[in-house]
Amino acid sequence: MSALPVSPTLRLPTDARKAEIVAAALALAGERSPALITTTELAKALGLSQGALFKHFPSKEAIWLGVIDWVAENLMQLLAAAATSASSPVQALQCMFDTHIGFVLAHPGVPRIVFHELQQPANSPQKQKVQALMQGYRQLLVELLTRAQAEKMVAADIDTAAAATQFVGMVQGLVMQSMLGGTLKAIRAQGQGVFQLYLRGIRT
Amino acid sequence: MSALPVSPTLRLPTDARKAEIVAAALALAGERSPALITTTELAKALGLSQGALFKHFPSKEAIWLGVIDWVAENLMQLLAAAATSASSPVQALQCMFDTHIGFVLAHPGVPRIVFHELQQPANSPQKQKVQALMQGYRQLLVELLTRAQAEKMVAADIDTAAAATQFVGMVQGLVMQSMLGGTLKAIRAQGQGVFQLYLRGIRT
DNA sequence: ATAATTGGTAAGTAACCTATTACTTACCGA
DNA sequence: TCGGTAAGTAATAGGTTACTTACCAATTAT
Repeated sequence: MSALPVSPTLRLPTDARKAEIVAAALALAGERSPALITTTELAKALGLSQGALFKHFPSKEAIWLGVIDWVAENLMQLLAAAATSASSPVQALQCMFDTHIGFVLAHPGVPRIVFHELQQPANSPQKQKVQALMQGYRQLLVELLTRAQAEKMVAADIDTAAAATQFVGMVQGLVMQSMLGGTLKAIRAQGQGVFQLYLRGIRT
Repeated sequence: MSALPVSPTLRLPTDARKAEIVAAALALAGERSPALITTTELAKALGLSQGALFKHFPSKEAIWLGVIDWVAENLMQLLAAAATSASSPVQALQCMFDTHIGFVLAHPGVPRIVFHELQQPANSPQKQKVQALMQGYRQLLVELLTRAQAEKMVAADIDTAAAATQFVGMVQGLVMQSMLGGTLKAIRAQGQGVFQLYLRGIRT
């Protein structure tokens, strides 16, 4: 008698499988460092053979590029929505802050991947994609800050570029300090106090 | 005829050699990611054979632990000096800020190592050492902020813990955004504007 | 129906990396 | 002076990893 295949490993069209692989990689990055995630582990998480990954991606690096693409698209869309949803520019800033933190909590692999890609040499495609994401982010912020200045809710003598840098840095710093503690959960509680300080710094 | 040894590889007592190895590892981390630095590369940078490293350290991990020790000791000493050198607590904060940024510029491997160790699982010895460093840092900040409140230079209703978190996050965010750009050099120019915003946020 | 293509497996393979081993040579104290 | 130890080398064991190849089954197109 032959052993029945417990799970017959259903075939998927490459687009669907690619999305699955990207999602699994992002999920694994929530636990281990991306540098230590092997193609074997990734395949096992998907219930596939290791070689099957290379039917859909030409290299391991290409998988991580796919993950960055996914993150950039989804995060930017959420951020753009947050920026336009609120009634006042200052409320919109608060909304972007909450959205960013919510995204990181929902996908704890994201900071690990960013830390990992940050190590890459100067103009690797990975780094360029993260750079582009950051530029879009900053632009949203500068627009909101400028509008807030026009509406006299933010002091006119504030350097909007510096204020954007501090905004992004605030989130990044919160994430780093939470990761040091072991869990990202602490970020929500800390976040509110820090954001209030930020507002104090820019308000009229 | 026998080939003369070009550099006869002078012997060093283990303490001196350990210091050399740690310094070389830190220097290499200024260019590549620590995760990709092999014992062979490290040994070559020192003009030693790969196996010689293990006469002084029991494992590769122990070398990175040594690097973290070096960073923690030297940075904390500089920060503590900065905290006490200035005449007013607010000036002391500025001094700590400049010191931290100066340290990172002098040792560009430091952020790479921190990013790398941050990826480690919860209670690895590496992470604990970075945690201890961060705790000492925060304590210095909270003391300064509390003194500044007593001297009415910082608003009494400020949450000093949040202000300390934002201070550290500010530096970490600046470093991340500079590393994204490829060089850390940009950090000096950006730093001033961001620190002024920080002061606005906490001042009376 | 049947041929072509696509997504899957299993078993390599070449490259590499940490750590050890067996051995050598410099240095230092009795 | 000389013996023991500390610091070095070269070679290699042992293990892991990304990627390839040969083959097969399922889907799709003609």
